[in-house]
Amino acid sequence: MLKKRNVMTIGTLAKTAGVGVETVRYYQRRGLMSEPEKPYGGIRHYDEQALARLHFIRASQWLGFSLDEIGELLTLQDGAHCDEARELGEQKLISVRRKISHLQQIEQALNELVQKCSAGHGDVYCPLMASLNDGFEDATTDKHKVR
Amino acid sequence: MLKKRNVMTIGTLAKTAGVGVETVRYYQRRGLMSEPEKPYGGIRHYDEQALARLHFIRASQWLGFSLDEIGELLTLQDGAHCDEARELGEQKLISVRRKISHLQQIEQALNELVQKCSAGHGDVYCPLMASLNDGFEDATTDKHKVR
DNA sequence: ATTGCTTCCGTAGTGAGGTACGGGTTTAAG
DNA sequence: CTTAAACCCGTACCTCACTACGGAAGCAAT
Repeated sequence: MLKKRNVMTIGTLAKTAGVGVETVRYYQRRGLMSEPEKPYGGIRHYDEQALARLHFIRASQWLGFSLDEIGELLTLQDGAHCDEARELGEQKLISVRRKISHLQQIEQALNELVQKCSAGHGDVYCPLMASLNDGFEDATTDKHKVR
Repeated sequence: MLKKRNVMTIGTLAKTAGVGVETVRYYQRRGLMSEPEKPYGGIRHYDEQALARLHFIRASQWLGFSLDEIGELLTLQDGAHCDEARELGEQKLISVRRKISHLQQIEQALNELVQKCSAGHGDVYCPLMASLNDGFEDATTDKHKVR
């Protein structure tokens, strides 16, 4: 695994960043990473800039950004587009908070149902099943798409 | 729209339950709903049992169950399989709680970054971008798959 | 020189939960 | 009787982020 001055093959790069080779190639196709020109008949080499780019992508993904959004973020990298970046961050924060409160509603409802099932009952019926059969009129009355 | 004694066509059924016709047919293909035999040369009719089934599915989906899991739940509908149902509910509750705490970590990290950006800075650099460029060493050090 | 692991490249498949299409019947209304 | 809407059916397509496949060619070690 020769690694002269941080010059890597795609395999080494991928392993170092903890992603698959195919994933790197996929990011290239998506335009998230540039493909280095190949040196006369063969194998491309990557430096730590490429590695940093991968870290950027994974970090952004961890925060919930989609690959399209990450592409947008990347255009803001050079220069002082802090306002735009912050705006994207705020949007994402809003959507994360929405997801959290949605899940908290579910958590509450599910917890109630499970509790009711755990409390001894006549074994003739199941409170959880009964609620589901009733279309779950409970707790949350909002009709909205599941997806 | 003749509706003699709650007998519906697939279109009426779908509209009543708030789903698409194609969705009903998809659930049939998935085995979540039975297809009523068609009366000599044509159009099937559905009763409120079918409607209840759709409500069951949507309610379960709202609670975070996948269609496969819903299939499993449906096998527990008849009889006193309350223990199994509760078990599934508990598993789902655990996964919902995991998702919540994951999102809360994200919420916190994102909030910090956005705050830092909002606090006036020299405009020479963007704290949010800087963090992403560093691969976001911050807040959460756990390396795990994003998907 | 041969084995055996990478790399290169394009294309196709995965999973979840649907949605859309196209071509053929039926049925309800006018 | 004709037309428009609704139904039947199979198959293909969608999103998202990958993952796999297959064949050719390179490169490192034995």
